[in-house]
Amino acid sequence: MEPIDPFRDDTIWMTMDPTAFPGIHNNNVMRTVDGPYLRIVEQPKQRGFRFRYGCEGPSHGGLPGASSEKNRKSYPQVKVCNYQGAARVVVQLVTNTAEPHLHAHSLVGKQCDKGICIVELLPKDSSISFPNLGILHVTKKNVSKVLEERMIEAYRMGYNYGIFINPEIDVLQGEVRMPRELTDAERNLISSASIHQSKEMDLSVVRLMFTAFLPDSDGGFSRRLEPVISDPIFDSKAPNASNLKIVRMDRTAGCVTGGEEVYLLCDKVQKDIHNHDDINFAIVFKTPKYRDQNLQKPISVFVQLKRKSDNETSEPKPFTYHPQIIDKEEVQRKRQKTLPNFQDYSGAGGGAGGMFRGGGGGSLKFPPCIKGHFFQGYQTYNNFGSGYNFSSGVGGGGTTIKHAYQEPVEDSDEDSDSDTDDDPAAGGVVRICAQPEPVGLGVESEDTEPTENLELNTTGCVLEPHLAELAGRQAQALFHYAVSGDARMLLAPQRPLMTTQDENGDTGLHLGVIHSQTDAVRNLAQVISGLPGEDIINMRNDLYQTPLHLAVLTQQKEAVEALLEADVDITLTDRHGNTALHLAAQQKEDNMLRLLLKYKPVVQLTSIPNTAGLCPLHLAVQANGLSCVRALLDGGADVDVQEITCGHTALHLATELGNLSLAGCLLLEGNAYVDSVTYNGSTPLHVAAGRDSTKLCALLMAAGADPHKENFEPLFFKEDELCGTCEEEEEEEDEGYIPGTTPLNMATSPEVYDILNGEEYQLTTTVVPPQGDMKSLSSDTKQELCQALEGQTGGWESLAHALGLGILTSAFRLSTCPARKLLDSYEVSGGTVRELVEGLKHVGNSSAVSLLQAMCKEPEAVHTTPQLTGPGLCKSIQGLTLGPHQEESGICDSGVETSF
DNA sequence: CGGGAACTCTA
DNA sequence: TTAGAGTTCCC
Repeated sequence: MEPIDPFRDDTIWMTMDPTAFPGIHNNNVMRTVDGPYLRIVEQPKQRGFRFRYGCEGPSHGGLPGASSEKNRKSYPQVKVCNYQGAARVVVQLVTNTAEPHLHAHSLVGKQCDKGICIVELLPKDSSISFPNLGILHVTKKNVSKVLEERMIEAYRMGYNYGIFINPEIDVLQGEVRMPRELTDAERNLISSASIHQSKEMDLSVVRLMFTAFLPDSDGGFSRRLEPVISDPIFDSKAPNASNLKIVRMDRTAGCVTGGEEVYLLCDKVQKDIHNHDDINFAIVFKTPKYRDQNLQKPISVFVQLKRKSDNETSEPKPFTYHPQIIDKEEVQRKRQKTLPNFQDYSGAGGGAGGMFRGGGGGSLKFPPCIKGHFFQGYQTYNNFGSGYNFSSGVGGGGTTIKHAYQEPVEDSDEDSDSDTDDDPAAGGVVRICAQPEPVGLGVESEDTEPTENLELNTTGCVLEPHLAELAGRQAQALFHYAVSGDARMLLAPQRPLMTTQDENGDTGLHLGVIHSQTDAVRNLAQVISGLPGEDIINMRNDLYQTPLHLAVLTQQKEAVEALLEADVDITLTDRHGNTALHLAAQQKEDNMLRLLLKYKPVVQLTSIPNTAGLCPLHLAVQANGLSCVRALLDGGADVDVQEITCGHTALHLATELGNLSLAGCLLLEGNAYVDSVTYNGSTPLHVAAGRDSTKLCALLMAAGADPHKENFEPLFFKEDELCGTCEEEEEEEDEGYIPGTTPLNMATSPEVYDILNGEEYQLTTTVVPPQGDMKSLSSDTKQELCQALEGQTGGWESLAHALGLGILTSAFRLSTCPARKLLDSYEVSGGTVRELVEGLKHVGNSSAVSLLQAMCKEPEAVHTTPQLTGPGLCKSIQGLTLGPHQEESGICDSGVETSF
């Protein structure tokens, strides 16, 4: 016995549930492998092949193999295993049904006749490929006629094994030496079978059935092997040939109030373009209002594409509706709330802990109110209705409940959709989801009935009022315990109480944090972390906030520490997908961030995106938090991490925001990769050039950015009718090659253009006139000053400190002439001779002092143009020139050339 | 080959 | 009757 070949298609299928894979027929069961058997070596390509009508004539190319490629074509192929010798292989088209039937379509091509293909396998070969199979599409009115002929022929020739015609016919599957003649009874059976089967036949899909016949002792091919059936082949011309698939959504969460635009990128697996089996469609729609505007906690729903014609649906993608409350306000509100009197409720028992809120478990009334339009390439389609419906359902109790959906709205022209899309609630397009009325609930099974009843409750909430109050009081009672005494002693046995949540889902621990009761928090955290079982310390409130989130939001260092010590789960996210680290990254101060980052495991969170696709570093950049950016970089965050939606790095974002200091910080301190690319192939320099920012361009160029880097935006269109004049430029390009756009292409102003061409950016002349008068010193004087400084041990270093440039000493030290470097930096930073003299006096370098006083008689006279630079630039350049914490130094000017 | 016009069917 | 979906045919 040979070992079983794990790659045999039929051995693998053994483990599958055939009902779960409708395309797989139970023929494909494992068989013993010691005799000869037929095996499909290469499956046919399932999509992208078009069935042809007779009137279209022959020669439209053969059915390709699954792995066929443009330059390396392959074809369906079968192999007779465990056998050497001649064989005959018969290929028939069968239906894609559990019980395969003969298909009315015909196989056409080289060795095809009467709709089937018969090939002789030469004794020297063991496998055989079918390079020229066409599928002839029977016309609808001929289906039963053709099918009947096909059945008769199959029966005559003994090729009716494995295809189900009629039980009485099917038993007559013997080996056939000579074509069988049919009795009238048999003809009648076949006739009615063909009429019956033709009614059910799906003309847009077929499978290939291969049957091999080995020669018997008389040389006739009568030893039939078990047939094998291929994967289904879908007619690419059939209107429903496309796969519905949501490839990407630009957002996966939104507010219950709806009206937020969502872009869906959809696969349409139908055509074969450049070896990719897909075309991307974009569908834009606005989220409908959720039926319950008072939603208390996030609820998960699903987005899916649904095609009206055949009810085909895509895989559902999750989407989260969250309540419309702002965190800060919420905390504020809770703080203001008066606390109940503990004594009143202390005896209220603790049995009923847990979640009372049950609205989320039910099904969803998702108003059928989607409208939108398609893009494909540059065309806009408004015939939303002709293609897809948008639908949604929600998982509840293990079943997905789908809804009946309103007919899609169709716009009369593409300009009108802005009016109609705008405000669902206000006139015009009212049918966009204004009604709380559930429409056509497709609730099928009886077990959803209780949920149904609950849903009739207009608040969507199954919480019984008095129970809610009770729960709230328990949580607060616990909080009181914790505040007023040593919770460790009191609370250990009170486990149910600990899990109790108030009407906002807050536990006692949440409340402790909200009310800044650090000791209570510490006590509770200690108790709770000591308890086995339930994860009380990580319990989320209705906003999905853990106590840690609240502690970070309210900037309570001690509470955060206490919680971290109690080993909370730092990976938990709030309803926006933010971990506590994300929240800390958005704060003005970096202390929360640094505190969190001290805990090693937290560092891993730095590359986790929230639901908006942003990592902590991106959030810090967006919040213009230089100190937070530094904290993250110091903490080991990946400076080049990309956000999810477009692939921007922090440097892209900083550039986009025009934030020179952040960009400088990322480059200089974070050592960010200057030419990182977005999904679009754009570098930060593309962004800077696009927004016409001289400073950012100069910065990025100085950091080594490539001004010739092409992104994926075509620079022009080939048949450019819009612009007849600009063709000659790229005339000599290769056929079909369209270059991408470079930063240089994007430059609009001459300044930016020059900078990108490598011209020095003259900060001092164009933007930052020197404040100081160091320029008045001759180079000889400077030279002598340097010598005076070098002569004194530690001279220049002390001076650097005296001049507020101490932070740069280590950088200067790298230079061959640190003193010179110091003086240069001091000059460009706007230092004055007078202050230099003061500094020299301070460090006691009398020779240098006298030197300066001798050489420079009238320091006051040389006053420079005091057109001060804007504070933004000033600050940004600081970011470039100096290391962290230079804010204190008060230095404020350029020095760009020293930094790169 | 693939696009699409023309024709047919059906709700 | 008609629009849209599906089918067939033409280039």
